Amino acid sequence: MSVRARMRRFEEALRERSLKSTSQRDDIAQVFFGAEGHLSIEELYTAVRKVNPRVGYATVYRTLKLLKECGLAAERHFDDGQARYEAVEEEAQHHDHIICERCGKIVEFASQELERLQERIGRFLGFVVSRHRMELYGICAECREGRHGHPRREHGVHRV
Amino acid sequence: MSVRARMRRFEEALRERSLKSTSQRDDIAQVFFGAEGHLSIEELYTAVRKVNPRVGYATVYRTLKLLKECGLAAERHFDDGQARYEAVEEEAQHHDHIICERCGKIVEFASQELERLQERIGRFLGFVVSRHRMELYGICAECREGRHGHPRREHGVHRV
DNA sequence: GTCAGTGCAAAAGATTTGCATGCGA
DNA sequence: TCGCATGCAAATCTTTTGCACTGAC
Repeated sequence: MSVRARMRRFEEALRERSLKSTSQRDDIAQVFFGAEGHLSIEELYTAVRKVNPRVGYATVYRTLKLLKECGLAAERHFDDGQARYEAVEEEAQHHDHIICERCGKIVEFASQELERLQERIGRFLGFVVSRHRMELYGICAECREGRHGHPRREHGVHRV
Repeated sequence: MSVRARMRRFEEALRERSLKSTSQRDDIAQVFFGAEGHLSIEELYTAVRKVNPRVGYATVYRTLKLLKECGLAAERHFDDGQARYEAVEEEAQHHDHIICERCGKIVEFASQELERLQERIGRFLGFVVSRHRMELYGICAECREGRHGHPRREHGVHRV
């Protein structure tokens, strides 16, 4: 989905909720959708300030919470203590993450086999599973070959 | 491993590091090992104060950090914002968690199949995986049957 | 014009740290 | 005795909130 399409959906969501469209909300959403990746609040705040210095920290928090409620952003908690956000794709496909411990690259993947296995494990333990979270940590190929320092952004979900 | 055996290993670890054995460290470790489960700092602090009111919050943090460094405690970050700690078993076996979203019960499980699959996924994406984290969230059998409110502590790792 | 939205600063919650004092080795 | 360990409070860090002011509708 393009940035423009996401912006349209955002404006639409605002109208549905009778919320106002403001320059801050627009700028934050624009930068968020354009960034593609897993941004922390701080990173997003810094990026937004370059476009529009009249934006406060609190508004970034409030707008991300709003995007989350609209289903346009997903909140992730990795092991580094602060929340990160990613734009949600149209098909809203579930996926998991693998994270390079050297360069910080985050790659998304989806595994049908994993989904099935998780379902099976839950059932075995008497649970009805509603969601899960899975993260793999390791070293990526680039870093092992000494090419780290330039974390290549790998977009999209890899089906494995 | 018994509480007593864990305490012995703790005292041993202190000696190895030339650290002092104090009543606070002993009391905190004793309560921690005796509690069995996934304790937050707050829960541990409250429990320790009942035994020894001369213990400060900071010491609980410092002692848990120490236990972690000694390999006797593991830190977990679930989705509730604060860290939880669990005592590490002798065999130091890796396991994952399934959490009931209604009663908060946390059940540990280990799956060879899951380990293999994670290894395979990592390799496919060009990573050498060093660790992973996996949590399932859902509703447990007791809660579905309306028997919630008394989260039964299920100890030990379930092999699935 | 009205009231939701914003910026700022202060509050809140989790965790860490500085420092004077206490106590184990 | 000597210096690590502790308690306390203050400092950090991330996130939320109160409040007066601004601006979208």
